[in-house]
Amino acid sequence: MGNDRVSKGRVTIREVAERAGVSTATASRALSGNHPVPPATRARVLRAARDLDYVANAHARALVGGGRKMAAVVVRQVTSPFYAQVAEGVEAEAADRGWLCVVGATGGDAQREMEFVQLMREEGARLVILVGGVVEDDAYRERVAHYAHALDSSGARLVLCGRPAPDPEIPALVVEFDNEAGARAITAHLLSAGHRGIVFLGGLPGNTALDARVTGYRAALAEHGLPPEAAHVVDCGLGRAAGHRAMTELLKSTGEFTAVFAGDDMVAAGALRAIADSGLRVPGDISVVGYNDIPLAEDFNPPLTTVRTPAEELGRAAVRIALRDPEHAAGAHHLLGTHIVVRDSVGAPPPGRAL
Amino acid sequence: MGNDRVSKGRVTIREVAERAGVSTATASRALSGNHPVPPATRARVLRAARDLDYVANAHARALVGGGRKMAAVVVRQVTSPFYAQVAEGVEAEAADRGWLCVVGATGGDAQREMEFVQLMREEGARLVILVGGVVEDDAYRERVAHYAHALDSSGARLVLCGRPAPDPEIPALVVEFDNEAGARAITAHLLSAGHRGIVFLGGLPGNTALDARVTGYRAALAEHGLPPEAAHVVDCGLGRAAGHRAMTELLKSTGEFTAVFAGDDMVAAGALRAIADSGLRVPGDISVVGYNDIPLAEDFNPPLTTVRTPAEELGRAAVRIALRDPEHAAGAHHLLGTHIVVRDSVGAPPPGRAL
DNA sequence: AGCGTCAACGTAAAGGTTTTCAGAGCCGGA
DNA sequence: TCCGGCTCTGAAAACCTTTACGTTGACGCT
Repeated sequence: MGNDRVSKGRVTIREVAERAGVSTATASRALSGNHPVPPATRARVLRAARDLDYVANAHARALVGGGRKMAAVVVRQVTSPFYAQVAEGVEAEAADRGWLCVVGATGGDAQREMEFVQLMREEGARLVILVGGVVEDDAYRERVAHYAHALDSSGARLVLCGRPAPDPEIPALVVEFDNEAGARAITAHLLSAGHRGIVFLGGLPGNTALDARVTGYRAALAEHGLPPEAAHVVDCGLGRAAGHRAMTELLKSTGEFTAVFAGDDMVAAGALRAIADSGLRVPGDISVVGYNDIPLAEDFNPPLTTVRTPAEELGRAAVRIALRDPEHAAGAHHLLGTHIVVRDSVGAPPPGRAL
Repeated sequence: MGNDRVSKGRVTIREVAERAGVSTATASRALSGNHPVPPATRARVLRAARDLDYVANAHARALVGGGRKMAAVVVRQVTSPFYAQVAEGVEAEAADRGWLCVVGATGGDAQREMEFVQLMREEGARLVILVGGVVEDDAYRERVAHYAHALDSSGARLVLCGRPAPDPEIPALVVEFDNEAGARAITAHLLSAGHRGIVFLGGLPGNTALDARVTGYRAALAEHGLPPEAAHVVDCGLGRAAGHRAMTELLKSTGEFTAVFAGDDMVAAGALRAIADSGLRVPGDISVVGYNDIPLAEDFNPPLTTVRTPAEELGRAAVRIALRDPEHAAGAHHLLGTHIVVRDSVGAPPPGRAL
C-alpha cells in the first residue's frame, strides 16, 4: 500500500488498473468516459488515478485514435499586434473545445512555412490556419495547392485567413475581412469631411488584402463622382518605417492632397510621425486614417480614426467555421464585416488647400 | 508501379520499406539518420519515401522515444506586446533546434494555468516556460511547487520568466530581467536631469517584478541623498486605462512632482494621454519615463524615454539556459541586463516648479 | 584454410492506450 | 426450465516507429 510511485518513469494505465483491481480496458473506459462504466467501478478507477498522479500519454492516445485535437496557426510574426490578436482568437477558440494550439512564425519565409506545414502533418494537426496577406504569385499558388492536398490526404483541414485560395477547386476554406467594403467606407468618411485629394499610402501590388483596400478606395472615389485620376496610390508596402519614409517623400512633393489613407495603422504611425516632424498638424493641415484599429491606435497623436477589423474574431471564426460542418466548409469563402472607428485624426481640409 | 497511395489512410514506414525492398528497421535508420546506412540503400529508401509522400508519425516516434521535442510557453495574453515578444523569442529558439512551440494564454486565470500545465504533461512537453509577473501569495507558491514536482517527475523542465521561485529547493529555473537595476538606472536618469519630485505610477504590491522596480526606484533616491519620504508610489496596477485614471487623479492632487516613472510603457501611454488631456506638456511641464520599451514607445507623443528589456532575448535565454546543462540549470537564478533608451520625454523640471 | 571482425540488415519486442470481440453472469419473459 | 438479450468486463489486437539483438556474409590476417 505504501509503495506508490516508487518505480521510475511515468505512471501508466496498467498501474492504475492494477491498483483499482480492473483491467486496462475498464480503466481506459472509466478515464476517458468513452464507454459507460458502473459508478462504483468508475469511482475506484478515478481514485486510483488520482492517488498515483496518473497522467495519460497523449501520444499513445493519438496513435490509436489516429489524429489529435490540435490546431496550428501560422503567422509572419507573433509580435505584430494584428497577428497576435488573430492567434489569440484561435488559441481561445481552440482552448474552449479542449484543443491544443501551436503557433508557427515564418518571418515571411516561404521555406519555413513549408517546413512548418510539414511538421504539422507529422504531428497530426487537424486544423492548419495560415494567416496574413501575401503576394499571390505562381510560387504561392503552387505552394498552397500542395498544402491543401497534403493536408487533405492527412485528414486535416486548411484555412486561409486573409489570403486567397488560388483555385476554387482546392480543399481550403477562406475566411477574411471584407477589405473592399472597409476601405470604401473609410474613404467615404474622408470624402464626406470634404476631402478630395486623398492619397492611399501603403500599396503592395499582389497583396490581395491591400489590393482589395485599394479597390475599395477607388470605388468610393468613383461613387462620389471623382475621375479615376483622382486616385493616388503610393506603393510603399507596410510597416512603420515604410510609412515614415513614404510620407516624408510625399510631403516634399508638390502633389495636392489634404488627407492620407494609410494601408494599416503601422503605416499611419509612421506617417503621423513624418507629418509631425515636418511641422504640420493633424488634422489641422492633413487628415489621416489607418486600417485595423490596433490597440494603441487610440493613443496615437492624435488618436487615429481607423477601420476596426476584429482580429480576434477572425481567429475564432476560422476555427469555428472550419470545425462546424467540414463537408460544406472546404472551398467556401467567408467575409467578415468591419466598421469605422471615428477618433480625432480627421477634420475638414484646411481652407487654403481645399480643392 | 502505378498504384501509389491507392489505400486510404496515411502511408506508413512499412509501405516505404516494402517499396524500397528493405525492412522497416533499415527504412527507419535511413529516414531518421540515426544509424549509418550505405548510401545506395539510403537513396532507395529516400526515393521511396518521396514517391509515396511518406510523413512520419510523430506520435509513434514520441511513444517509443519517450518524450518529444516540444516547448510550451504560457503567458497571460498573447496580444500584450511584451508577452508576444517573449513568446516570439521562445518560438524562434525552439524552431532553431527543430522543436515545436505551443503557446497557452491564461488570461490571468490560475485554473487555466493549471489545466494547461496538466495538458503539457500529457503531451510530453520537455520544457514549460511560465512567463509574467504574479502576486506571490500562498496559492501561487503551492501551485508552482506542484508544477515543479509534477513536471520534474515527467522528466520536463520548468522555467519561470519574471516570476519568483517560491523555494530554492524546488526544481525550477528562474530567468528574468534585473528590474531593480533597471529602475535604479532610469530613476538616476531623472535625478540627473534635475528632478527631485518623482512619482512611481503603477505599483502592484506582491508582484515581484514591480516590487523590484519600486525597490530600485527607492534605492536611487537614497543614493542621491533624498530622504525615504521623497518616494511616492501610486499602486494603480498596470494597463493603459489604469495609468490614465491614476495620472488624472494625480494631476488633481496638490502633490509636488515634476516627473513620473511609469511602471511600464502602457501605464506611460495612459499617463501621457491624461497629461495631454489636462493641457500640460511633456517634457515641458512634466517628464515621463516608462519601462519595457515596447515597439510603439518611440511613436508616443513625445517619444518615450524608457528602459529597454529585450523581451525576445528573454524568451531565447529561457530556452537556451534550460537546455544547456540540465543538471546545473534547476534551481538557478539568471538575471538579464537592461539599458536605458533616451528619447524626448525627459527634460529639465520647469523653473517654477523645481524643488 | 581457418578464424576473427565488422558492416549490413532483418526479426521482434517495446512503448501506452483504445477498441473490438467475446465470454460471463444476470434478469425477465415464454 | 430455457433462452434471448443485456450489462459488465477482460483478453488481445491494433496504432507506427525505434532499437536491441541476432544472423549473414564479406574481408583480411595468420
